[in-house]
Amino acid sequence: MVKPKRLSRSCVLRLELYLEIIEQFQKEGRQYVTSSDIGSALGIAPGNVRQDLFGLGSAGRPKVGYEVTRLIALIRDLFDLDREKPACIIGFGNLGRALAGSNMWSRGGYKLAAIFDNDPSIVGTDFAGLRVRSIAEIFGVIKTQGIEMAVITVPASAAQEVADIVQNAGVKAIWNFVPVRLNMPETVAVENQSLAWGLITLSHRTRPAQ
Amino acid sequence: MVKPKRLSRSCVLRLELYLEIIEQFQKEGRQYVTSSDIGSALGIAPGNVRQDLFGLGSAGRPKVGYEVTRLIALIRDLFDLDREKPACIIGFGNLGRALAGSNMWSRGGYKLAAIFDNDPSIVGTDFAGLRVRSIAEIFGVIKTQGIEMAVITVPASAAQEVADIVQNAGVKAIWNFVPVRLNMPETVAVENQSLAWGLITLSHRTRPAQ
DNA sequence: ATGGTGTTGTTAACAATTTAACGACTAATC
DNA sequence: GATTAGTCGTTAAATTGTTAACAACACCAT
Repeated sequence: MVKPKRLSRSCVLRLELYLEIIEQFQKEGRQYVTSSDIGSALGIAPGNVRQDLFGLGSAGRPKVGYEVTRLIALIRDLFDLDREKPACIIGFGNLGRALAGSNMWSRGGYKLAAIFDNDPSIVGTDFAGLRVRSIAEIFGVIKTQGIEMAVITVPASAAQEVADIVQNAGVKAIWNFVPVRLNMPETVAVENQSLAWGLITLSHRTRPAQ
Repeated sequence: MVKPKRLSRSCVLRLELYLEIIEQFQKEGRQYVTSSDIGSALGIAPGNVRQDLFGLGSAGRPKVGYEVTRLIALIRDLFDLDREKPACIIGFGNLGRALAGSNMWSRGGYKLAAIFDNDPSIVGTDFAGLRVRSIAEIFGVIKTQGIEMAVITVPASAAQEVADIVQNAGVKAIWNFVPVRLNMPETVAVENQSLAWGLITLSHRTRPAQ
C-alpha cells in the first residue's frame, strides 16, 4: 500500500529525526516506543508525532506504542533507504573529501561509487579504494555504473556545466553545494546546500537587540 | 527603525537566497531589481518576494524596482552580517578542515579565530595562520578572544561535553554537525546540521514509484 | 469479569504561510 | 499634458501546517 500523498518538507525532516531516535531506542534494546518517547526526545509534541506516523499508515498499539522494527522498516521504505544507490562526487577539494569520508552514504541509502576532479595532481590518486577520475570520464562512468546521484562541490564557474553533463548522463538527483542556482529540468531532483546558510541563520538569531 | 516582529524560518531562508541573487545582480552592474527579477531567478512568486521585502520596511519604486545597494544593506543589517564575529571550530577532521577552508565565514559575518582538536598529532599544526589548539584550552581562548560561535564537528560521544564547555565559556551560538540532540539552555542558539539529511531527502524524492 | 489507566487513531479548531488580487504610484510615450 | 504600461504596497482569500481534544482500544490490577 503506497501513499500517493505528498509529504511536506518539514514532515520529511521530522521523519528523518524520528528514524534516528527510533534507531537509538532500538540499539538500547527497546521493542516499543510511544509517541511521547519520540516527542520528548526531540522537543516535538506527541500529537504531532502521531499525526506524522498516521500519515505513514502505521499500526501502533494503544497503551504499548509502536513496534520499533516495524516503524523503522516503514520509514526506511518511505525514504527508499535500503537500496544502495550508486552515487558520485564531483570536485574533490576539502569539502569533497570530507563528504566522501563521512558515514552519511549508508545512512542516506547511497554508496559512493566514483570520484571526479579536474586537478591533474589529484586525478589518479586513491581514496577509500576508489581512484579519482578525470572530469572527462563523468559521462561514461555514470552511464556504465548506473549512478543515480551526483554531489557537486566544484567552483561556481564550473557548476552548471557539470550539472548539464550529469543530467545528460541520466542522473536523477543532484546535491549542489555550489552557491549557484542550477538550471535543470524538473525531472532532476536538486537539493541546494549552501554552507553559509547555517552561519547566517545563527548570525541572525544572535543579533544584538538595537 | 527595527522590526520587533519575528521572521519565520522559511522567510529567513528566502531572504538569504534573495541576498545571494541580489549581490549577483550587483556584480553584473544592475542598480535596480524588481520582485520579478528576484522571483524568476529563484522560482519564487514575485508577490511572495514583495511581501518578504515589505516586512523589512523596504522602499521600492513602482515601475523601477528596488535599489540594489539599499536592499543589500537592509538584509545584511537584518542578519548582522557586517560585524566580523569571532568563531571557532572544535574537531579538526576532514569536515572541520573543509569548513575552515571554505569562504563561508565572511559570507556569514564570522571570522575563524580558533581551531581545537583532541588528537596530539594535529594539535600544534598550522592552518591558515591559525595554530590548532588542544581541547583543554577551549574555555580560556573563548573567554579571552570573545568567541561568539562554535562549530562542533567532534565524534558523537564528545559532543555534549564540548557543548557544555563552550556554553559555560559564554558562546551564544552553536552549529552542530554531530547527529546528537544537544541539551542546551534556550539562551544558546543551536543549529543542527545533519549531513545525511540532504541525501535522505534526495533518496525520498527520487524513490521509484511502487 | 470489571474498572482504571495510558496510548493510539482521528477529527476539528486554530495558526501560519502562501497565493491572489488590486489600487496607487512612477516613468515613459504620444 | 494625458495616456499607457509596469511595478510596488497592502489587503484579503485560500491553502497548508500545527495544536488540541477525545473516543476507541488494549493492557493491568483487583
